[in-house]
Amino acid sequence: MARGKIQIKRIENTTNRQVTYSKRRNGLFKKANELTVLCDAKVSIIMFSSTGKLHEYISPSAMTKEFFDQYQKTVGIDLWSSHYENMQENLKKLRELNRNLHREIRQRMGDCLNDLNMEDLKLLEEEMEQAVKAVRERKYKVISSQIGTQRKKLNNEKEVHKRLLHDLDARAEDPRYGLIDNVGAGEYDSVINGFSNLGPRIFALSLQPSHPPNPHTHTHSGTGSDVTTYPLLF
Amino acid sequence: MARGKIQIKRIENTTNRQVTYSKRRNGLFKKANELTVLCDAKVSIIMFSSTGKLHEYISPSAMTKEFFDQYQKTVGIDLWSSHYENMQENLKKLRELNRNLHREIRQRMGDCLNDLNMEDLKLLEEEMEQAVKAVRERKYKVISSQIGTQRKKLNNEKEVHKRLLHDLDARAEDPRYGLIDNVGAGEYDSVINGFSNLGPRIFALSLQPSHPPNPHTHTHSGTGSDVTTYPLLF
DNA sequence: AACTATTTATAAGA
DNA sequence: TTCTTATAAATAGTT
Repeated sequence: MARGKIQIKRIENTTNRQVTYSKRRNGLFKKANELTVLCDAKVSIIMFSSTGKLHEYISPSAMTKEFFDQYQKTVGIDLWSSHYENMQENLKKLRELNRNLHREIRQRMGDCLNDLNMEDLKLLEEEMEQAVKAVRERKYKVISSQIGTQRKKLNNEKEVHKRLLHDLDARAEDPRYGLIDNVGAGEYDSVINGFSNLGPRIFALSLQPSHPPNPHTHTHSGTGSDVTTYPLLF
Repeated sequence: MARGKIQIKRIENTTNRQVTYSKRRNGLFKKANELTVLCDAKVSIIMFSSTGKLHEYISPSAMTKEFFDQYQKTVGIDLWSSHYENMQENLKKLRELNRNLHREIRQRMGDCLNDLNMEDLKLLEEEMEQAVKAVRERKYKVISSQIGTQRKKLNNEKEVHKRLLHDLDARAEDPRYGLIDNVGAGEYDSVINGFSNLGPRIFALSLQPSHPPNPHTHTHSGTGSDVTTYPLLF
């Protein structure tokens, strides 16, 4: 606007563009400030240069948060306030739900029963007895399944054992292996027998600690204490 | 800036102020647009007049939402975004917590036991048996307390009854009431006797439906179905 | 909203 | 970046 008129179109020379950006930015902010003072208005200017640098002007009378609030209130189509309120609503519901779930668990653990009347108590007792029954059944099912697996394993081992013995006998009759066979057979047999004797005991022990299916679940790690160690958000 | 210099201070004349606001607003927006085009910048201007009217300029390259995102990202001190992220974090935690609580309840109800291994099942069974015991104890406590209350009530009634009879006898001996006394006494006595006979039966019936303490709790309304009717937010 | 005298903004150069 | 300055643009007061 001086020393020659210019076309309003992108300045291609980078340096020139940045200089102009700087100058005009100051001009814009000055005008904005004048407007603020003269007309008692609230003005917010936020701008990014082509290089991504941020500059802003906020009129003294417009603190950012309330300004945005007023903006959203006026525009109606809140930028995210609907989202925000949704979230808050969700949070509230979840908290309430959590409270209830938590109380229910406690009741099912035998605590906090004072809030329940006779009818509730009766229902709860019936339900829990049903549930205990279900748990017990499930337990037996798991046990019997594990027993079945173990039995199969055992049979398999026996089969292998038998075959090995058979092979050994065959080799014993073969004169090529005659010399060392007796020693070897004796050693092997004692090992097998030792194993066979330990078999049932190993089986009995391994019932408890080994459960290959579902290694990822650890809900009931310590006498139900996991319930109380949940961070209480309500 | 024309036809005389002006002081940059609030224009007191309302009409003048609004005219100036309008003119200068257009000027500002025009400058902003020029800046946008010339310097390839993103500009957002939001302003409220002294009368509360909103006007805004958003440069074509700056859509509002992403613009704010960039703004918040650059400023660092997010106006709300920290709060927002907090909320999201909270929501996530609550959802996770809810999932766990929900699963635990289902397990305590005898469902979803497939995820549990033997050890878990054993612990759960023990816990639940303890809990059932607690529930049962609580139930008996409530029952006996109700029985006690009823017994007191009954004794009270008997006391009243006795006193009334006594009064009646006294009146019967009083010649002033002689004429109607016998009739009255007979009627009253039959009523009392009728009541006394009904007494135990009423007591037995009223055990179930009446429980004045804690009328606000209705956790177990229908065989535990309340658990599944919770809105599932996860 | 249009006019215009004047002020202000600023492009180009330093 | 800042200063200078010729000149374009904005606008206060008026119509």
